[in-house]
Order: sequence, then C-alpha cells, then structure tokens
Amino acid sequence: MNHSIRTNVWRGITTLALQLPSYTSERRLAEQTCLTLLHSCTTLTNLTQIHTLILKLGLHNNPLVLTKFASTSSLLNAIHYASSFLFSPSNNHNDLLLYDAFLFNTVIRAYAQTHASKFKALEFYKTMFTYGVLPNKFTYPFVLKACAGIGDLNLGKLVHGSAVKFGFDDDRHVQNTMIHMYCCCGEGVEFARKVFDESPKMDSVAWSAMIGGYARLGRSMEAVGLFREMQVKGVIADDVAMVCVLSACTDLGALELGKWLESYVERNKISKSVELCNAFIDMFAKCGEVDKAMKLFRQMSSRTIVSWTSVIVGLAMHGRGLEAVSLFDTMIEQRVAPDDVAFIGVLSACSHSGLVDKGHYYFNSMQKNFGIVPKIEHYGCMVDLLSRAGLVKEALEFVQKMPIKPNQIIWRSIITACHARGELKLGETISKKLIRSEPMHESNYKIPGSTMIELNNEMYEFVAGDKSHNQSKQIYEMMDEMGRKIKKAGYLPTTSQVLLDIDDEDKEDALHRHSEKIAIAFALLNTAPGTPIRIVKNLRVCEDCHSATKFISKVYNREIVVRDRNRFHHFKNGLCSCRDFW
DNA sequence: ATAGGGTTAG
Repeated sequence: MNHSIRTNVWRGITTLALQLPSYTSERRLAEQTCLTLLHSCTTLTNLTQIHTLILKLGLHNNPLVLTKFASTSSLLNAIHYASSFLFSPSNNHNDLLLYDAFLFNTVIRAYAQTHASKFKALEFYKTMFTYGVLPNKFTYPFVLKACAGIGDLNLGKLVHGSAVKFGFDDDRHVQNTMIHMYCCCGEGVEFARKVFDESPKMDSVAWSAMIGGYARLGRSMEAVGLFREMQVKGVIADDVAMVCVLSACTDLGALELGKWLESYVERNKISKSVELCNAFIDMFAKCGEVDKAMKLFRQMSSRTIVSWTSVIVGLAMHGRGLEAVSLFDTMIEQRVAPDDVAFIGVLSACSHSGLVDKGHYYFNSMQKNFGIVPKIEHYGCMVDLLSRAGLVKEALEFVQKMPIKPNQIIWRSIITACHARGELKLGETISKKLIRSEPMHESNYKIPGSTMIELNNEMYEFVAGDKSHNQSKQIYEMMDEMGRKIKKAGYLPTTSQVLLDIDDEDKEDALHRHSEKIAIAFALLNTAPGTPIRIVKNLRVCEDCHSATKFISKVYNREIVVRDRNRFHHFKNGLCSCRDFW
C-alpha cells in the first residue's frame, strides 16, 4: 500500500469505527475493525487513537486484539506503552483468559530485540507464570535471545533448565538459540559446544552460531576448524555461515583461505547478501588486497553504510587516506547518511595520512551537519591526528578542552608522539601520571608479540625466539644470513626501543629474534623467489623490524606485506608504503 | 509468530 492509500483507508475505517455504538453487540465487526486499524497503523498518534477505541469498544479483554496491539507497538518501538496498558490494574486481571502465551511471546520478543530492555523480556517471562500462562516452544527463542543480550551465564543456565523442564530443549530453533546464547555469555562457549555436539541434526544455523561464537571470541583457528568440519560432514554453508567464517578468516589475515571462500560461494551459488559482500570487502582489505575490496565494493548493486565504512577503513589501513577521504565525500554526495562508525573511519584515514585540516573539518561537521555527538573514539582520533602530525602541544590542549575524560588510549598516543618527537621529558611525565592513576595499564605491555603466516593452507605462528618449528635450524641460519646481507646493504639496528636492561650486543640479539623476522625467514625458505610475503603481527611493528624489513625487501627482491595491530605496511624495494609515518 | 551475520580510535 502506498502512503496516500494507506492514509485514506485509515481515515475511512476510523470514521466507521467511531460510528459504532459502545459495547456493540457486533463483537466480530468491532474486533475486525480494530485488527485492520492496527494493521495499517504507522504512527504513535494512530496507536493512541486505537488504544482509546479499544477501551471504548470494550475490546480490552480480547486476546487477539491485545496481541496485535502489542506487535504493532513493537514495530513502532512503543512496546513499553503497550505493556503498561496491557498489564495495567484497570485491565481485568482476574480474567485469566485475557492473556495467552502468544501475547506474552509478543511482548517478550519486543523487549528482547529492544537494545536497552533485555531484562524486561525476562521480567515478562516470569510474569507469564504468575498469570498461570505456560510457555510454548516459541517462547524460548525469544527469552534466550534476551539472555544472549544480557550475557549472564547463570541466567542462561536457568532458562536452559526451564526449557528442559517444559520439554522444548529438543526443538531445533531452541537448540540453535541456546548455542548462540551460551556463546554470548563469557565463559559459556563450552556449554554452547556441549549443546552443539549433542544436537542430533545440525543445520547451517547451528554451525553458524557455533562458528560465529568462536569468531567473536577471537578463537579464529577453532572457527575455521569447525567450518572445515562442517564441510567434511557435507553441510553446505549459507550466506550467514559464510559471514561467520569470513570474520575468523579476516582476523587471521588468511588471504588464501579468503580466496577459497570466495570460490566456495561461487561454486555453491550462495546468495551474495549485502552482509556477505561487506564481509568479503572487509576480509580482502584486512588480508592485504584493498584493490580487490574496492573492486567488490564497486560491483555491489546496493550498499549500506557498513559497505562504505568497510572500504574507507580498509583504504585508511593501507595508508591511502586521500582515496578514503574522497570516497567519504562521494558517499555524502550520494546522500548516504554517515553514522558514528563512518566518522571514526574517515577520521582515522585523516590521521594515518596526516590530513590535519580535513580531520578538523570532518570532526566539526559530524555534529553540526549530521547531529552525531562525538564519542571518546572520535576525540581519540583527533588526538591521534594531532599527535602523529607532531602537534603535541595542540593535542594536549585538545585533551584539556574535551568534555569527556580522556582514556589510556588517548594518553598513549600522546606519549608515542612525544617519543617520536624527542619530547622525552613530557612523555615521561605523562607516563608516570598514567601509571599512578591506572596501575593496571602495565598488563598491556605483557602481551607477547607473535607473527602469523599462511602457507599452503596452513597457519603458522611464531613468537620471539621461537624454536618450536621443525625447520627451526634452517630458519635461524636464514636469519643469520638475512642479518649479514642487510648489514652489508646499510642496515643499522635500532636498539632504543628495547626496554630490557641489557647491553647493546644482547639488545641486538633480542631484536634479531623478533617473531616477524622469524616469520620472514620462514617465508623466504618456503616460498618461490619473487613472490610476495604476507605476515600478520599481533602488535605494532617495532622501529627496528620496520627498518630491517625495508632492507630485506630490497636485498631479497620481495614485496613484503605486513599487517600490524593498526595498519598495513607494504615493503617494496627498500621502501615502505607508510613512508615511515605510522 | 520462533534460530545464526557485517563496519569501530591505538
């Protein structure tokens, strides 16, 4: 129905309804009228009119009308209004027939999908028992979804127990939501796995719930492993399962796997939903192939804000800030409304490419032109932008003027800038303050550095000084050779970033054993000459590794693509795409 | 009427 027809129908039926006598004997007509009205109700004003009408016609104890009222309210984000009417004392509470499971399910569903009211869903789940209404098999997916949103394991177990008690735990939908719910509850994954393993017939939904659960927790290897198991079991993935496994693949930086997944989609004719395309864009960008991501983006027939943001963030990560910014401008020209995440993307693009004025412009425009209130992340981007550009003083002033309390991330980007700019005293002062106010921050320095590399469909992970690999001997010989060759080419070790209190020779040795050098040696040993090497670091690349990798790319004539915690470095012929600005 | 999904500063 188009808008004007809808409005006319609305007017017509309203006129008719108001002519009905109160407590009309023609209950069916009154009921039908109300249901039709609710069906075409699109505004809150209409809803309150219908409310009045329901009372006038004495339909406040008609379950059919009440349920429709609840679901319409839910669509209009007004479930609170509906539930306070439905369960108000003026409604006849003694009439138990008034409420049925369908009505409660509608209310529970509405609250479960409303962001801030998951607890309300559980409240109504309890309320249904006090009214003597028993849950049915449709009740549990809604309640479990609310539990997933709350993320409380004990609550989840309680509802699980309840579902068992009423015999709904063998329902496929209930089981699948149960898996999802447990995956969303901190320590619950193992419980999810138990439900998953005990399910007699696992469909694609169950697999995606479990794979997605692992992926969200950063247990990407397990996610990919489970996807492989799924293929062995002969279950064909659908687009949602693909999104789940792709997010794990993206996390691992496993480009070969990503390409294989792309061909899997083609082979199995999986529908290319917007979400799936977005996941592919993100994967290609974060596995080192932004151009491929751009190509996919251009081919998409319809895009969402997430598609734009993914490709903007992707370009930014590769240091292609100008392209990212111009894409953002195109997006605005095409009247796609940016959201807060899109602004984080464009601001970080400015930051990584030193576009200070542009950054200021976007930051100011987000509130002025788009009514988006900047969050701590946006302030963080601005501080980072100023800090990286060497404007440490301006960054500090910005922090002092911001209306939000700065967090550790913000302080750390200033400290990093201080080190880079030789403002050691200032950096130290801030560091000391930070340690005093947030003693926990030390834990951040204790994450061990590791580097991953994909080779022949296998992921290899190395930590500093790693000797666990069976090629270890050759790897260390290769590293010695690398060291000799790059020194000859002019490489000088940068030992200033080594924090340990040891002498220079040992410091050099410590650098020499950094995980990314091990991974590069491993790659040089196992890949064909002239082919690109791709590695993924879990931390920011250190200055010495950055310098060494530049030399390695030249001496061994290899393109080396490094993804670190924040961004990409493309090393080629002795130079890096970040132009030493990272 | 019911289940699983994408982008986020360093």
